[in-house]
Amino acid sequence: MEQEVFKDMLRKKGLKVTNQRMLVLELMAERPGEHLTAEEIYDLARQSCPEIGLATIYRTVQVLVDLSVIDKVSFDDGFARYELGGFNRESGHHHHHAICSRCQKVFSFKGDLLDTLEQALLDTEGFMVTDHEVKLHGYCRECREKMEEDQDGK
Amino acid sequence: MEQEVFKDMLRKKGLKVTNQRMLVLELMAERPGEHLTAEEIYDLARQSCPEIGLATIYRTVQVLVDLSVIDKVSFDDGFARYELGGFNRESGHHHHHAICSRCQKVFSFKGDLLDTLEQALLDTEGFMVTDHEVKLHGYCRECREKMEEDQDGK
DNA sequence: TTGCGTGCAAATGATTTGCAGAGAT
DNA sequence: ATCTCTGCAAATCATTTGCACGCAA
Repeated sequence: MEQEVFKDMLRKKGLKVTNQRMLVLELMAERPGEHLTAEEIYDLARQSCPEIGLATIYRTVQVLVDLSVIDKVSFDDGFARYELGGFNRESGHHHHHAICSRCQKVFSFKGDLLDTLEQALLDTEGFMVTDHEVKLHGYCRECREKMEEDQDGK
Repeated sequence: MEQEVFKDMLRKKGLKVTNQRMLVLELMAERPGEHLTAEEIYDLARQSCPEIGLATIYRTVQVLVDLSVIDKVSFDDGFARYELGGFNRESGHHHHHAICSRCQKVFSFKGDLLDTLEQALLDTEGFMVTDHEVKLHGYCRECREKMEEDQDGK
């Protein structure tokens, strides 16, 4: 059970197992692939724990990030966002995001296609890559279809 | 002369050519490859124009970004940063950044190695990429050497 | 018990905005 | 003359922090 693993991670770091921490973990675990803001997590958390404070959410996601349970990502809309396990144990890298410029929807996908680039960087510059972060901007299928319709409509 | 091109770009958009706008352009043009915060640009600008306001800097960089003269980038340290022409007219893409986790220095380089990835995304998901943003995290040569020394020292 | 964790409210700090005067066309 | 731009100060707003109490160990 995931919960026990998490409890051990907390204890191993000398941190306490609290209802709030378990609740936020649960919320995130129920929503793989989603990119939630602190405020969104706060709203979800209040449904089962109305007295929880926003500051606790901020402090808890920081703990979860430190434990590598969730990742902090930004799509430059003014909010930090958090997502479950973007980190792939096999590749040792985080997955990528494609953001639609029209509907702002985010598509996640894995990709080890930077390996050659990273090897070249080590060879030529001596820079050793430990992690990467890729954001693609463009238009998703749905929006491209809508944009064509708008074009035809004229 | 670059200056005239810029003036035409402003006029074409119905914007006015002001000393402040020319000054900020000049500062950025003198520093290719640097990633300046608004505050840093402000400090540089005040050297030749002490009465300039920080708000003007923010408004001016926005204009420059809109004209694609500079790019806004973030290295997640709490500041937006601006750099001259990260956009490559040939590839139609922005260049990439490698950030050292130890000294925070930023290394820029071009790379069209995402082309296959982007083609695959279009084929499988229907997502058409218009631009990409790649941030690599790791350790630069200098820091790696220092880290080895520290290791040896023990 | 002994602190760490929490909730609340206040503080922070980068960025934005309202407004009246200055400057560009 | 007209209307945008600028400088200043105040506002904004996500995130952080101080503090007293509550709860995990």
